[in-house]
Amino acid sequence: MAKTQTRRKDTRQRIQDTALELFLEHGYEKTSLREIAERLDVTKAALYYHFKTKEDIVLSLFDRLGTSLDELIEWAEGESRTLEIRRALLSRLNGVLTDNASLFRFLQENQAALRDMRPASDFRDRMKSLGGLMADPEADMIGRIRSISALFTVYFGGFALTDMEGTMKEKRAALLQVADEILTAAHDQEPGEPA
Amino acid sequence: MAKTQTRRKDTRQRIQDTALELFLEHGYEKTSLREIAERLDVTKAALYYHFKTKEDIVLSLFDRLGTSLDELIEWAEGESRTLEIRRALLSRLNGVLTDNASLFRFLQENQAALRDMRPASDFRDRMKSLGGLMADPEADMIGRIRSISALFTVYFGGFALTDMEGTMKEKRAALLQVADEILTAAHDQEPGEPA
Amino acid sequence: MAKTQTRRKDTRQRIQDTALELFLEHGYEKTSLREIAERLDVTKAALYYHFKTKEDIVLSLFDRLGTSLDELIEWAEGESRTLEIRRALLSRLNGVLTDNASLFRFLQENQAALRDMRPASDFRDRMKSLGGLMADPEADMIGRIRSISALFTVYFGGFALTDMEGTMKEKRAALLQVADEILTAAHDQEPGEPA
Amino acid sequence: MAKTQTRRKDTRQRIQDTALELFLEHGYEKTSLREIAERLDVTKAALYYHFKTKEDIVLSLFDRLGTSLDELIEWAEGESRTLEIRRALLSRLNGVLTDNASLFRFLQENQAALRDMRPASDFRDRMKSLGGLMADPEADMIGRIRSISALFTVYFGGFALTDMEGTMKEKRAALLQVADEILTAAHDQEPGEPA
DNA sequence: GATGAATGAGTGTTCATTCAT
DNA sequence: CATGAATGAACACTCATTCAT
Repeated sequence: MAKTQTRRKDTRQRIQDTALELFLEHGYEKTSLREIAERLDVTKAALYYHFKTKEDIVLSLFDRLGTSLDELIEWAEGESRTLEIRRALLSRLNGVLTDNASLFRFLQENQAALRDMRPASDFRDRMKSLGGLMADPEADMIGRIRSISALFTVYFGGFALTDMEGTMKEKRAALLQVADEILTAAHDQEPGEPA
Repeated sequence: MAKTQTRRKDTRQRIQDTALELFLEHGYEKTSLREIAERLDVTKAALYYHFKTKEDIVLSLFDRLGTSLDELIEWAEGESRTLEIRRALLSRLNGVLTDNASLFRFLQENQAALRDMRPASDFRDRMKSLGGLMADPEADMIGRIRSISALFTVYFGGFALTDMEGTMKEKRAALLQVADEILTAAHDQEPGEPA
Repeated sequence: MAKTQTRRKDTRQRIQDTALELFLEHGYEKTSLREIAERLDVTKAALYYHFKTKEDIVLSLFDRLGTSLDELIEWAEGESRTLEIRRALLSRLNGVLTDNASLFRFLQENQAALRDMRPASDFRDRMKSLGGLMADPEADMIGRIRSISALFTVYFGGFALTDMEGTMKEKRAALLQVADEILTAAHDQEPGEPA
Repeated sequence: MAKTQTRRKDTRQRIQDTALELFLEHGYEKTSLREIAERLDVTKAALYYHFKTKEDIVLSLFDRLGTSLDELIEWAEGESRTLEIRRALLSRLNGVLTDNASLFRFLQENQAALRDMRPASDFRDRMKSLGGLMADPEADMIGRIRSISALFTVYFGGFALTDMEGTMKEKRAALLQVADEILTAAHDQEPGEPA
């Protein structure tokens, strides 16, 4: 006979899931703790047993993601900034984005609300790092913009492709290919000269 | 006879300016009408004389912008979808973005908060229209993604370039050039074949 | 025909009165804003129109009292510290205590709750000043304690006499007389020598 | 065989000590059980193993003190109300106050919070009894106030003398001497006649 | 054009307390 | 002896909004 689980073991995880779910549905500010609690069929006070504040729930959501990005940056910093490496970097970033798609969407759609919270500023720093690692250190403005554009293609592309036909896998692959073209152009041509 | 009104300019306009200012500082949800009123040194009730609701202030902010985008779309729909036209479309879009930079930033940073309001959904529709106008109707997935990528380079580039050296004008021009390259690549190559 | 006063003019004053009333009945911490609002038949939000915080209500209660004590201290500092003056000081203090009896009781009974608030610390400072003004600057320990004892007789006596028979006026006069004796003893005797 | 318990002393006792400590630091109402538990490095639930309620902790603190006061009263009731006895009564009260100084301070600073609890009302009754035992049954109002004043000198003096120079022992002795003077004055003079 | 006074519905948060394990 | 998980009731406070003047 299965446990009639009066006391759940995984409440913390369930709170995180439901919170993200609702944050995506209505936005961070418009999602109240009452709402989260009701959907979980627990009391608000139970949320406070597991998390110190509402903000704390958000912080916890970003814990794993932060680590993934840091590892990516750390890896890239250890490599020389060749075209190959930059391609690989984009590809890996693509992987992280795919794995944490909803978290990125949450971040993207709630920038103002999250601005003063750690995850947001950390994320800005990390994206800046990645931007730096993508760009040829000797590149001119056009060159640097190409790198950023490639990065953005991978990053924001994910949001835009939701209602294009095809599987996510295909679309992600296509994004990566276009980003790759942009980068490659930067190498084939005299820097800064239009084709 | 000149207006004898000592009244400080146009109060309605001042409310709009201050509201946008604060929305950008703290985000839409975290900006209260009390705050707006205090910064303007009027009472909250005065705001209600000029605008029916808080949401109404936002709507009014987007009035002009909506028209600009509609005109742009209307123009593009009247033209054939050649490379020239698409280049021109990007260039004009760039102009609109430059003229309404802070409004776009507000929209971008408060997507979740504005989601259920007219400006946001209208904007989504318009961007979708522009996306459609950019893409060769017979293009394959890669081709369509190239068009979108060019569009995104112009659109999101604006946000990313704030702390790159150079004048805004130079940077905007460079963005446009890169976007142009992406588009052109789509024409120079066998569609879908990497460079 | 009398105004059916839908909008009251004196709400601020009414809030202060009711708040003090309830603070005395149940103590500061156990009195909720809901309770105050209900007794006044207004909403909690109305309280917040008139006072920034719950603490602010308390602060406002002590405004007048603070001034009275400061004036008393200022007066005493301008005089030489003779027996006559000290007697007069006690008498005037007695007056202030009588006029603000309930406020003093509130302070006395809620010391812990008010400890971190301005009125309480200001009050401590003022009582210390009065203590200093009562004591002969050259007095020994016994002498200084006599002065303090006289002060306390007047101060705390008020609380203790509530259920002794006689009118408040008589009792207050008697307190003052005993305080006077204590002070006088300090002058009749060799300082520090028991009678 | 000695107790093998490694358990840190008596947990019940430690709870009492920590509770009183915190009650004095922040006041009764502002001290939460969470705070007490944290300072003791146990869980809140552990407190409930030792005490039925928060109030119960307070009650337990006053257990010993109540007995001491009752013994004092009982002794005094068995004696005739001579000056000698009253002097001795003050002296013994002084002893009890000294031994339980922090408990008295707690009571004094949290009157409103404790008002509806047994210790507070019991304490009021006992002080009233002591007041009665101090006063000459045939004394007039002035006479009775003198007795009370002597009592208060001993009682409240303790709180006021914290920041006077000298050892606590000296100061307590001086307080007692002044209280004695006040009492004696009541005997030397024609009752009710100023010196 | 604008204000002073107020409301109703909500918010995040804290607390003393309970109880199965 | 003690804990982990949870609750129900409350709390101070804020907000967008209304309306008579």
